[in-house]
Amino acid sequence: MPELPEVEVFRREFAARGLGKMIEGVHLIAPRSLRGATGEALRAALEGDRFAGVARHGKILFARTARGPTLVIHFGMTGALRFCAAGQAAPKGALLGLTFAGGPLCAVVSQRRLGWLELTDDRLAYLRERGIGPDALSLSARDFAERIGAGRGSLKTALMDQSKIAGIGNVYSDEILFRAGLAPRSKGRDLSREGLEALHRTLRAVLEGAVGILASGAELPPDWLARHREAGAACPRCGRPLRRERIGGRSAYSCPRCQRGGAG
DNA sequence: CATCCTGTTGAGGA
DNA sequence: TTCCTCAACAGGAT
Repeated sequence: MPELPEVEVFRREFAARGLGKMIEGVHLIAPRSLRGATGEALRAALEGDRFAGVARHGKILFARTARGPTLVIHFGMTGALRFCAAGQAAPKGALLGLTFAGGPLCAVVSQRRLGWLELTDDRLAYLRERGIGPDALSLSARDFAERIGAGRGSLKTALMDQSKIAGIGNVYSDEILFRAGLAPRSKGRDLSREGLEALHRTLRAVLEGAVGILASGAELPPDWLARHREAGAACPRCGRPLRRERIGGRSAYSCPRCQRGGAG
């Protein structure tokens, strides 16, 4: 379930366990998941080098080698980063397995193979070329208001638009709007300046809170909407039935009673 | 057997 | 221009 908080946890684990060690083996298990490069090029870019840094932008992970090339990882809907003991077989659904000298096996897993891998020499150029917006946690309140405040479409869709803000998906967009008390179909341009500032604060609180919780190894608490995304579930705040509706082709969960803001 | 799904992309239309 | 829906991508859960 990788949105910004999950990918940030992957980044931290990669930073702790994947940096500075010689990359001994590069096993491209799902060749079709590598875009714009051949398996040989991937091996040439990584093997024998070491990772010198790892960055996250939105839901994308960038692992930079000391020599320069950067491995770009998109996790798709069900992807994850897994570190296994050396010598262990790559987990089921692995796209790529990396073995480090004297260290663990790092596997990029995407069970439904909706994740993918790329190589780039320039992370910022990569983001620019693809039109990815600023990361949700490095966005100023002013920038947030400019990008969201004029929107004529639903707030939920706007929050999930990676060209506006990078990192938020279906689950956390619902969570942010729930915490903000805004209906998912309400529109950015119907919010006041204060409303936009409050929504931005809520966005930060939800994402930073989730990172802290997930990084500690815990799951999101039961008073989060994310724990109740299923038919017949009750609102964790007021106990009334949650609403499920289709917005932008995705299932949106909300509480009709607690989320009456935004004229939605 | 049918339906649903946390992401992304492109087509087509209002 | 902007925004919407749909289909496709693949495989597993229900």
